[in-house]
Amino acid sequence: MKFRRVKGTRDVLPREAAARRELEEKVFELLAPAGFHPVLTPTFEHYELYKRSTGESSDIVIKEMYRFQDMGGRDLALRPEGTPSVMRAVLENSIKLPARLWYVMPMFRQDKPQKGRYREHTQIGAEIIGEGDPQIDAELVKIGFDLFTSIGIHEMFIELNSIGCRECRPGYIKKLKDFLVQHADELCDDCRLRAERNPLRVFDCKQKSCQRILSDAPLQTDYLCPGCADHFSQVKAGLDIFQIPYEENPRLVRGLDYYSRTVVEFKSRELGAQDTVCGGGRYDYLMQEMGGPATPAIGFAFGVERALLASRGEDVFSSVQPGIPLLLLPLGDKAKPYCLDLLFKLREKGIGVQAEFRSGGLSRQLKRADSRNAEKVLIVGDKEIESGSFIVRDMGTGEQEELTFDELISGLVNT
RNA sequence: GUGGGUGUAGCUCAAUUGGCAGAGCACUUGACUGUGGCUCAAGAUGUUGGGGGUUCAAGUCCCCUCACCCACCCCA
Repeated sequence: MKFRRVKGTRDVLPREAAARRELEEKVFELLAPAGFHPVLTPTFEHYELYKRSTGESSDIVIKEMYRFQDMGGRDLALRPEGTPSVMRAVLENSIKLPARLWYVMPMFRQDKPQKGRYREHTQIGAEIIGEGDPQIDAELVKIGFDLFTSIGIHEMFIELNSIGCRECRPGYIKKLKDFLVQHADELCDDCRLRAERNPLRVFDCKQKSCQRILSDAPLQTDYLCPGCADHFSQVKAGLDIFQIPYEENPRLVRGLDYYSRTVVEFKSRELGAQDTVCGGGRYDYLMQEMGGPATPAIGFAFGVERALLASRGEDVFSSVQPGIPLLLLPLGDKAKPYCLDLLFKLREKGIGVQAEFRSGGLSRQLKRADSRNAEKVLIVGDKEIESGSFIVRDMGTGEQEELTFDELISGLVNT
Protein backbone atom coordinates (compact mmCIF):
# COMPACT_ATOMS: atom_id res chain seq x y z
CA MET A 1 0.00 0.00 0.00
CA LYS A 2 1.71 3.13 -1.18
CA PHE A 3 -0.39 5.94 0.21
CA ARG A 4 -1.59 6.20 3.76
CA ARG A 5 -3.64 8.82 5.41
CA VAL A 6 -1.81 11.67 7.10
CA LYS A 7 -1.17 11.16 10.80
CA GLY A 8 -4.11 12.21 12.89
CA THR A 9 -6.62 12.19 10.02
CA ARG A 10 -9.27 9.58 9.45
CA ASP A 11 -11.55 8.11 6.82
CA VAL A 12 -15.23 8.29 7.64
CA LEU A 13 -16.79 5.15 6.19
CA PRO A 14 -20.43 4.90 5.10
CA ARG A 15 -21.81 3.69 8.39
CA GLU A 16 -20.20 6.42 10.44
CA ALA A 17 -20.99 9.02 7.80
CA ALA A 18 -24.65 8.06 8.13
CA ALA A 19 -24.44 8.37 11.92
CA ARG A 20 -22.97 11.84 11.52
CA ARG A 21 -25.79 12.98 9.30
CA GLU A 22 -28.26 11.73 11.87
CA LEU A 23 -26.44 13.59 14.60
CA GLU A 24 -26.45 16.79 12.61
CA GLU A 25 -30.18 16.45 12.00
CA LYS A 26 -30.83 16.10 15.70
CA VAL A 27 -28.72 19.14 16.47
CA PHE A 28 -30.57 21.11 13.83
CA GLU A 29 -33.95 20.03 15.22
CA LEU A 30 -32.97 21.29 18.65
CA LEU A 31 -31.25 24.52 17.68
CA ALA A 32 -33.64 25.79 15.01
CA PRO A 33 -36.59 26.36 17.39
CA ALA A 34 -34.25 28.23 19.72
CA GLY A 35 -33.52 30.69 16.92
CA PHE A 36 -30.14 29.45 15.77
CA HIS A 37 -29.22 29.85 12.11
CA PRO A 38 -26.48 27.93 10.35
CA VAL A 39 -23.30 29.68 9.30
CA LEU A 40 -20.14 28.61 7.48
CA THR A 41 -16.78 30.34 7.43
CA PRO A 42 -13.59 29.68 5.45
CA THR A 43 -11.37 26.78 6.45
CA PHE A 44 -8.37 29.08 6.72
CA GLU A 45 -7.97 32.63 7.92
CA HIS A 46 -5.21 35.11 8.58
CA TYR A 47 -2.98 33.72 11.30
CA GLU A 48 -3.31 37.01 13.12
CA LEU A 49 -7.03 36.46 13.74
CA TYR A 50 -6.39 33.44 15.93
CA LYS A 51 -3.34 34.93 17.55
CA ARG A 52 -5.34 37.96 18.63
CA SER A 53 -8.56 36.19 19.66
CA THR A 54 -7.76 32.65 20.76
CA GLY A 55 -4.81 34.18 22.52
CA GLU A 56 -1.05 34.16 22.60
CA SER A 57 -0.91 32.23 25.83
CA SER A 58 -3.20 29.45 24.60
CA ASP A 59 -1.66 26.14 23.61
CA ILE A 60 -3.52 26.30 20.34
CA VAL A 61 -1.64 29.37 19.23
CA ILE A 62 1.65 28.44 20.85
CA LYS A 63 2.12 25.02 19.34
CA GLU A 64 -0.93 23.50 17.68
CA MET A 65 -1.76 25.58 14.63
CA TYR A 66 -1.26 24.56 11.03
CA ARG A 67 0.34 27.79 9.93
CA PHE A 68 1.48 28.38 6.36
CA GLN A 69 2.18 30.98 3.71
CA ASP A 70 0.29 31.13 0.44
CA MET A 71 1.91 32.15 -2.82
CA GLY A 72 1.08 35.77 -2.19
CA GLY A 73 3.09 35.63 1.01
CA ARG A 74 0.03 35.85 3.25
CA ASP A 75 0.46 34.48 6.77
CA LEU A 76 -2.40 31.99 7.11
CA ALA A 77 -3.59 29.22 9.41
CA LEU A 78 -6.06 26.36 9.15
CA ARG A 79 -8.96 27.04 11.49
CA PRO A 80 -8.24 25.52 14.92
CA GLU A 81 -11.60 26.50 16.46
CA GLY A 82 -14.77 28.19 15.32
CA THR A 83 -15.48 31.13 17.56
CA PRO A 84 -12.95 33.66 16.18
CA SER A 85 -14.07 33.03 12.60
CA VAL A 86 -17.72 33.36 13.47
CA MET A 87 -17.13 36.61 15.33
CA ARG A 88 -15.06 37.91 12.44
CA ALA A 89 -17.87 37.04 10.07
CA VAL A 90 -20.44 38.77 12.26
CA LEU A 91 -18.32 41.89 12.31
CA GLU A 92 -17.29 41.82 8.67
CA ASN A 93 -20.84 41.28 7.39
CA SER A 94 -22.47 43.65 9.89
CA ILE A 95 -24.85 40.94 11.03
CA LYS A 96 -27.72 42.39 13.00
CA LEU A 97 -27.46 41.70 16.72
CA PRO A 98 -28.49 39.90 18.79
CA ALA A 99 -27.82 36.87 16.64
CA ARG A 100 -27.77 33.13 17.20
CA LEU A 101 -25.51 31.12 14.96
CA TRP A 102 -24.49 27.50 14.76
CA TYR A 103 -22.04 25.63 12.60
CA VAL A 104 -20.57 22.27 11.80
CA MET A 105 -17.11 22.71 10.39
CA PRO A 106 -13.75 20.91 10.28
CA MET A 107 -11.04 22.13 12.66
CA PHE A 108 -7.29 21.52 12.54
CA ARG A 109 -4.86 21.19 15.39
CA GLN A 110 -1.43 19.68 15.25
CA ASP A 111 -1.28 17.86 18.56
CA LYS A 112 -0.60 14.22 19.26
CA PRO A 113 -3.52 12.04 18.18
CA GLN A 114 -5.20 9.71 20.65
CA LYS A 115 -8.61 8.36 21.41
CA GLY A 116 -11.26 10.86 20.30
CA ARG A 117 -8.66 13.42 19.36
CA TYR A 118 -7.60 13.97 15.78
CA ARG A 119 -5.61 16.57 13.90
CA GLU A 120 -8.58 17.16 11.65
CA HIS A 121 -11.83 16.94 13.51
CA THR A 122 -15.33 18.27 13.11
CA GLN A 123 -16.83 20.64 15.61
CA ILE A 124 -20.40 21.64 16.09
CA GLY A 125 -20.71 24.97 17.82
CA ALA A 126 -23.46 27.35 18.85
CA GLU A 127 -22.96 31.02 19.67
CA ILE A 128 -25.30 33.67 21.07
CA ILE A 129 -23.93 37.08 20.22
CA GLY A 130 -25.20 40.34 21.66
CA GLU A 131 -27.00 39.07 24.75
CA GLY A 132 -25.34 39.27 28.15
CA ASP A 133 -27.99 38.38 30.67
CA PRO A 134 -27.40 35.45 33.01
CA GLN A 135 -30.62 33.84 31.80
CA ILE A 136 -28.96 33.49 28.40
CA ASP A 137 -26.15 31.50 30.01
CA ALA A 138 -28.68 29.21 31.64
CA GLU A 139 -30.62 28.87 28.39
CA LEU A 140 -27.52 27.86 26.48
CA VAL A 141 -26.41 25.32 29.07
CA LYS A 142 -29.89 23.82 29.09
CA ILE A 143 -29.84 23.61 25.29
CA GLY A 144 -26.49 21.86 25.43
CA PHE A 145 -27.73 19.42 28.02
CA ASP A 146 -30.83 18.55 26.01
CA LEU A 147 -28.71 18.16 22.93
CA PHE A 148 -26.33 15.63 24.43
CA THR A 149 -29.18 13.77 26.05
CA SER A 150 -31.00 13.53 22.73
CA ILE A 151 -27.98 12.06 20.95
CA GLY A 152 -27.68 9.39 23.61
CA ILE A 153 -24.71 10.44 25.70
CA HIS A 154 -24.97 8.90 29.15
CA GLU A 155 -23.26 9.44 32.47
CA MET A 156 -23.05 13.07 31.59
CA PHE A 157 -22.34 15.81 34.06
CA ILE A 158 -21.87 19.53 33.80
CA GLU A 159 -19.15 21.53 35.48
CA LEU A 160 -19.68 25.21 35.96
CA ASN A 161 -17.56 28.11 37.15
CA SER A 162 -17.17 31.85 36.89
CA ILE A 163 -13.74 33.21 36.11
CA GLY A 164 -14.67 36.85 36.66
CA CYS A 165 -14.22 39.90 34.51
CA ARG A 166 -11.71 42.68 33.87
CA GLU A 167 -12.58 44.18 37.22
CA CYS A 168 -12.06 41.23 39.50
CA ARG A 169 -9.87 38.75 37.65
CA PRO A 170 -6.55 40.66 37.84
CA GLY A 171 -6.86 41.04 41.61
CA TYR A 172 -7.59 37.36 41.99
CA ILE A 173 -4.75 36.28 39.76
CA LYS A 174 -2.39 38.31 41.89
CA LYS A 175 -3.69 36.61 45.02
CA LEU A 176 -3.26 33.21 43.40
CA LYS A 177 0.22 34.03 42.20
CA ASP A 178 1.27 35.15 45.68
CA PHE A 179 -0.04 31.87 47.05
CA LEU A 180 1.85 29.85 44.44
CA VAL A 181 5.10 31.71 45.05
CA GLN A 182 4.72 30.98 48.75
CA HIS A 183 4.39 27.27 48.06
CA ALA A 184 6.72 27.18 45.09
CA ASP A 185 9.07 24.56 46.52
CA GLU A 186 6.19 22.14 47.08
CA LEU A 187 4.91 22.34 43.49
CA CYS A 188 5.99 20.29 40.49
CA ASP A 189 8.23 21.83 37.83
CA ASP A 190 5.35 22.33 35.44
CA CYS A 191 3.31 24.18 37.99
CA ARG A 192 6.17 26.49 38.88
CA LEU A 193 6.30 27.44 35.22
CA ARG A 194 2.56 27.87 35.05
CA ALA A 195 2.62 30.10 38.10
CA GLU A 196 4.65 32.56 36.08
CA ARG A 197 2.97 32.37 32.70
CA ASN A 198 -0.64 31.46 33.27
CA PRO A 199 -1.35 30.86 36.97
CA LEU A 200 -4.93 29.66 36.46
CA ARG A 201 -3.63 26.59 34.68
CA VAL A 202 -2.17 25.09 37.82
CA PHE A 203 -5.66 23.86 38.57
CA ASP A 204 -5.38 21.52 35.59
CA CYS A 205 -2.37 19.74 37.15
CA LYS A 206 -2.93 16.03 37.77
CA GLN A 207 -0.10 15.65 40.31
CA LYS A 208 -1.50 14.60 43.64
CA SER A 209 1.03 16.66 45.56
CA CYS A 210 0.02 19.77 43.66
CA GLN A 211 -3.66 19.04 44.08
CA ARG A 212 -3.19 18.78 47.82
CA ILE A 213 -1.55 22.18 47.99
CA LEU A 214 -4.09 23.70 45.66
CA SER A 215 -6.95 22.63 47.90
CA ASP A 216 -5.94 25.60 50.06
CA ALA A 217 -5.44 27.98 47.14
CA PRO A 218 -7.63 31.05 46.86
CA LEU A 219 -10.59 30.53 44.54
CA GLN A 220 -11.91 32.95 41.93
CA THR A 221 -15.45 32.52 43.16
CA ASP A 222 -14.44 34.03 46.50
CA TYR A 223 -13.03 37.09 44.79
CA LEU A 224 -15.72 37.93 42.26
CA CYS A 225 -16.76 41.56 42.05
CA PRO A 226 -20.40 42.27 42.96
CA GLY A 227 -21.40 42.32 39.28
CA CYS A 228 -19.86 38.94 38.50
CA ALA A 229 -21.06 37.38 41.74
CA ASP A 230 -24.59 38.45 40.97
CA HIS A 231 -24.34 37.22 37.40
CA PHE A 232 -23.04 33.84 38.51
CA SER A 233 -25.73 33.34 41.13
CA GLN A 234 -28.41 34.20 38.59
CA VAL A 235 -26.98 31.67 36.15
CA LYS A 236 -27.19 29.02 38.85
CA ALA A 237 -30.69 30.13 39.79
CA GLY A 238 -31.61 29.76 36.13
CA LEU A 239 -30.21 26.24 35.98
CA ASP A 240 -32.04 25.32 39.17
CA ILE A 241 -35.31 25.84 37.32
CA PHE A 242 -34.43 22.85 35.16
CA GLN A 243 -33.57 19.48 36.60
CA ILE A 244 -30.05 19.60 35.23
CA PRO A 245 -27.24 17.86 37.09
CA TYR A 246 -24.51 20.46 37.35
CA GLU A 247 -21.78 20.93 39.85
CA GLU A 248 -19.82 24.02 40.64
CA ASN A 249 -16.14 23.44 40.03
CA PRO A 250 -14.22 26.46 41.30
CA ARG A 251 -11.07 25.00 39.76
CA LEU A 252 -12.49 24.81 36.25
CA VAL A 253 -10.38 26.92 33.92
CA ARG A 254 -10.50 26.91 30.18
CA GLY A 255 -7.67 26.95 27.73
CA LEU A 256 -8.61 29.94 25.61
CA ASP A 257 -7.74 33.49 26.50
CA TYR A 258 -11.01 35.17 25.62
CA TYR A 259 -13.32 33.72 28.24
CA SER A 260 -14.87 35.76 31.02
CA ARG A 261 -17.48 35.09 33.67
CA THR A 262 -19.34 31.83 32.97
CA VAL A 263 -17.30 28.83 31.83
CA VAL A 264 -18.77 25.37 31.40
CA GLU A 265 -17.77 21.86 30.46
CA PHE A 266 -19.97 18.92 29.56
CA LYS A 267 -18.30 15.66 30.48
CA SER A 268 -19.01 11.97 30.14
CA ARG A 269 -17.45 9.19 32.18
CA GLU A 270 -17.56 6.90 29.16
CA LEU A 271 -14.68 8.56 27.37
CA GLY A 272 -11.59 7.69 29.35
CA ALA A 273 -9.02 10.42 29.55
CA GLN A 274 -10.71 12.58 26.93
CA ASP A 275 -13.77 13.02 29.07
CA THR A 276 -14.79 16.50 28.00
CA VAL A 277 -17.47 16.25 25.34
CA CYS A 278 -18.10 19.93 25.07
CA GLY A 279 -16.65 23.14 26.37
CA GLY A 280 -17.93 26.63 26.35
CA GLY A 281 -18.29 29.92 28.08
CA ARG A 282 -18.94 33.59 27.90
CA TYR A 283 -16.61 35.85 25.94
CA ASP A 284 -17.86 39.36 26.47
CA TYR A 285 -14.65 41.10 25.43
CA LEU A 286 -13.78 39.23 22.25
CA MET A 287 -15.72 41.41 19.82
CA GLN A 288 -14.16 44.54 21.23
CA GLU A 289 -10.68 43.06 21.13
CA MET A 290 -11.24 42.30 17.46
CA GLY A 291 -11.96 45.95 16.83
CA GLY A 292 -15.74 45.91 17.06
CA PRO A 293 -18.16 47.43 19.52
CA ALA A 294 -18.44 46.06 23.05
CA THR A 295 -20.70 43.04 22.59
CA PRO A 296 -21.45 40.30 25.09
CA ALA A 297 -21.46 36.76 23.72
CA ILE A 298 -21.51 33.15 24.83
CA GLY A 299 -21.13 29.84 23.08
CA PHE A 300 -20.15 26.19 23.22
CA ALA A 301 -18.57 23.73 20.83
CA PHE A 302 -18.15 19.98 20.77
CA GLY A 303 -16.24 17.46 18.72
CA VAL A 304 -18.40 15.24 16.56
CA GLU A 305 -15.98 12.29 16.73
CA ARG A 306 -15.91 12.40 20.49
CA ALA A 307 -19.65 12.83 20.76
CA LEU A 308 -20.20 9.78 18.56
CA LEU A 309 -17.77 7.78 20.67
CA ALA A 310 -19.72 8.68 23.76
CA SER A 311 -23.12 8.04 22.26
CA ARG A 312 -22.89 4.91 20.15
CA GLY A 313 -19.71 3.08 21.01
CA GLU A 314 -17.33 1.40 18.64
CA ASP A 315 -19.83 -0.17 16.30
CA VAL A 316 -20.39 3.16 14.65
CA PHE A 317 -16.94 2.95 13.19
CA SER A 318 -16.98 -0.43 11.51
CA SER A 319 -17.37 -0.51 7.76
CA VAL A 320 -20.51 -2.05 6.35
CA GLN A 321 -21.64 -2.09 2.78
CA PRO A 322 -25.14 -0.69 2.58
CA GLY A 323 -27.68 -2.85 0.76
CA ILE A 324 -29.39 -2.38 -2.58
CA PRO A 325 -33.21 -2.18 -2.71
CA LEU A 326 -33.45 -3.55 -6.23
CA LEU A 327 -30.79 -5.12 -8.42
CA LEU A 328 -31.27 -5.83 -12.13
CA LEU A 329 -29.74 -9.10 -13.28
CA PRO A 330 -29.19 -9.23 -17.04
CA LEU A 331 -28.66 -12.67 -18.54
CA GLY A 332 -26.65 -12.56 -21.70
CA ASP A 333 -25.21 -9.66 -23.68
CA LYS A 334 -28.48 -8.64 -25.28
CA ALA A 335 -30.02 -7.97 -21.88
CA LYS A 336 -27.32 -5.56 -20.76
CA PRO A 337 -28.28 -2.49 -22.83
CA TYR A 338 -31.90 -3.29 -22.06
CA CYS A 339 -31.11 -3.14 -18.35
CA LEU A 340 -29.15 0.05 -18.78
CA ASP A 341 -32.25 1.67 -20.23
CA LEU A 342 -34.53 0.13 -17.63
CA LEU A 343 -32.24 1.31 -14.84
CA PHE A 344 -33.03 4.94 -15.51
CA LYS A 345 -36.71 4.39 -16.25
CA LEU A 346 -37.00 2.92 -12.77
CA ARG A 347 -34.88 5.59 -11.11
CA GLU A 348 -37.08 8.25 -12.64
CA LYS A 349 -39.85 6.73 -10.54
CA GLY A 350 -37.74 7.21 -7.47
CA ILE A 351 -36.76 3.57 -7.09
CA GLY A 352 -33.31 2.82 -5.67
CA VAL A 353 -31.97 0.45 -8.28
CA GLN A 354 -28.65 -0.79 -9.57
CA ALA A 355 -27.69 -3.32 -12.22
CA GLU A 356 -25.17 -6.17 -12.20
CA PHE A 357 -23.42 -5.81 -15.53
CA ARG A 358 -20.73 -8.42 -14.99
CA SER A 359 -21.46 -11.43 -17.16
CA GLY A 360 -22.68 -14.69 -15.76
CA GLY A 361 -25.43 -17.22 -15.62
CA LEU A 362 -28.40 -16.87 -13.33
CA SER A 363 -26.84 -18.89 -10.56
CA ARG A 364 -23.78 -16.67 -10.59
CA GLN A 365 -25.84 -13.51 -10.76
CA LEU A 366 -27.92 -14.54 -7.76
CA LYS A 367 -24.76 -15.24 -5.80
CA ARG A 368 -23.51 -11.79 -6.61
CA ALA A 369 -26.85 -10.29 -5.69
CA ASP A 370 -26.61 -12.08 -2.38
CA SER A 371 -23.15 -10.85 -1.59
CA ARG A 372 -24.11 -7.32 -2.59
CA ASN A 373 -26.96 -7.42 -0.11
CA ALA A 374 -29.72 -6.91 -2.65
CA GLU A 375 -33.22 -6.92 -1.17
CA LYS A 376 -34.93 -7.73 -4.46
CA VAL A 377 -33.69 -8.69 -7.87
CA LEU A 378 -35.22 -8.42 -11.31
CA ILE A 379 -34.33 -11.19 -13.71
CA VAL A 380 -33.92 -9.94 -17.28
CA GLY A 381 -33.16 -12.61 -19.84
CA ASP A 382 -33.99 -13.01 -23.51
CA LYS A 383 -37.20 -14.77 -22.56
CA GLU A 384 -38.37 -11.83 -20.45
CA ILE A 385 -37.47 -9.22 -23.01
CA GLU A 386 -39.41 -11.08 -25.65
CA SER A 387 -42.49 -11.74 -23.55
CA GLY A 388 -42.37 -8.42 -21.67
CA SER A 389 -42.93 -10.22 -18.40
CA PHE A 390 -40.31 -10.12 -15.68
CA ILE A 391 -39.59 -12.05 -12.53
CA VAL A 392 -39.07 -10.09 -9.34
CA ARG A 393 -37.45 -12.18 -6.62
CA ASP A 394 -37.37 -11.26 -2.97
CA MET A 395 -33.93 -12.25 -1.76
CA GLY A 396 -35.05 -12.47 1.84
CA THR A 397 -38.03 -14.79 1.47
CA GLY A 398 -37.32 -16.28 -1.93
CA GLU A 399 -40.79 -15.36 -3.13
CA GLN A 400 -41.16 -14.46 -6.77
CA GLU A 401 -43.80 -12.73 -8.82
CA GLU A 402 -44.14 -12.06 -12.49
CA LEU A 403 -44.78 -8.51 -13.62
CA THR A 404 -45.28 -6.94 -17.00
CA PHE A 405 -43.16 -4.00 -17.99
CA ASP A 406 -45.91 -1.51 -17.07
CA GLU A 407 -46.69 -3.23 -13.79
CA LEU A 408 -43.02 -3.10 -13.05
CA ILE A 409 -42.72 0.62 -13.65
CA SER A 410 -45.80 1.53 -11.68
CA GLY A 411 -46.01 -1.34 -9.20
CA LEU A 412 -42.56 -1.01 -7.74
CA VAL A 413 -43.14 2.56 -6.75
CA ASN A 414 -45.01 1.39 -3.69
CA THR A 415 -42.53 -1.24 -2.57
C1' G B 1 7.56 17.30 22.96
C1' U B 2 7.56 12.80 26.92
C1' G B 3 6.32 7.68 28.43
C1' G B 4 4.13 2.68 27.56
C1' G B 5 2.04 -1.00 24.18
C1' U B 6 1.30 -3.22 19.32
C1' G B 7 2.92 -4.23 14.13
C1' U B 8 2.43 -11.69 10.58
C1' A B 9 -2.80 -12.79 4.15
C1' G B 10 -8.30 -8.08 2.71
C1' C B 11 -10.13 -8.94 8.34
C1' U B 12 -9.37 -11.54 13.35
C1' C B 13 -5.26 -13.93 15.09
C1' A B 14 -1.61 -18.61 15.62
C1' A B 15 3.63 -20.18 14.91
C1' U B 16 7.42 -24.45 21.24
C1' U B 17 14.44 -23.32 23.55
C1' G B 18 15.96 -19.42 16.74
C1' G B 19 14.52 -24.74 12.45
C1' C B 20 9.88 -25.54 5.73
C1' A B 21 4.88 -18.76 7.64
C1' G B 22 -0.20 -21.17 9.25
C1' A B 23 -5.74 -21.28 10.68
C1' G B 24 -10.70 -19.17 10.67
C1' C B 25 -13.58 -15.61 8.13
C1' A B 26 -13.70 -13.14 3.46
C1' C B 27 -12.32 -13.79 -1.85
C1' U B 28 -11.94 -16.67 -6.85
C1' U B 29 -13.43 -21.12 -9.55
C1' G B 30 -16.16 -25.55 -9.99
C1' A B 31 -19.93 -29.42 -8.44
C1' C B 32 -24.91 -26.30 -10.26
C1' U B 33 -24.68 -23.37 -18.57
C1' G B 34 -32.18 -19.92 -15.85
C1' U B 35 -32.74 -19.75 -9.23
C1' G B 36 -28.63 -17.20 -4.15
C1' G B 37 -27.81 -18.32 1.22
C1' C B 38 -26.19 -24.52 3.16
C1' U B 39 -22.60 -28.25 1.80
C1' C B 40 -18.30 -30.22 -0.70
C1' A B 41 -13.81 -29.72 -3.74
C1' A B 42 -9.95 -26.87 -5.70
C1' G B 43 -7.33 -22.11 -5.92
C1' A B 44 -5.04 -17.37 -4.99
C1' U B 45 -3.04 -14.12 -1.25
C1' G B 46 2.58 -12.16 2.34
C1' U B 47 9.06 -8.20 0.87
C1' U B 48 6.24 -11.24 8.80
C1' G B 49 5.82 -2.38 8.85
C1' G B 50 10.95 -0.72 6.81
C1' G B 51 16.51 -0.82 7.22
C1' G B 52 20.83 -2.87 9.36
C1' G B 53 23.30 -6.58 12.59
C1' U B 54 24.27 -11.62 15.11
C1' U B 55 23.74 -16.81 13.14
C1' C B 56 24.60 -22.58 9.10
C1' A B 57 19.53 -20.72 9.91
C1' A B 58 15.63 -14.79 12.33
C1' G B 59 8.39 -13.77 12.49
C1' U B 60 11.40 -15.08 16.96
C1' C B 61 17.63 -12.24 19.47
C1' C B 62 20.24 -6.99 19.14
C1' C B 63 20.35 -1.78 17.09
C1' C B 64 17.93 2.05 14.22
C1' U B 65 13.54 3.80 11.93
C1' C B 66 8.31 4.30 10.63
C1' A B 67 3.14 3.68 11.56
C1' C B 68 -0.90 2.83 14.69
C1' C B 69 -3.04 2.51 19.70
C1' C B 70 -3.03 4.17 24.84
C1' A B 71 -1.53 7.71 28.35
C1' C B 72 1.04 12.58 29.87
C1' C B 73 0.96 17.99 28.55
C1' C B 74 -3.35 20.32 26.61
C1' C B 75 -7.88 19.97 24.60
C1' A B 76 -13.16 18.82 21.35
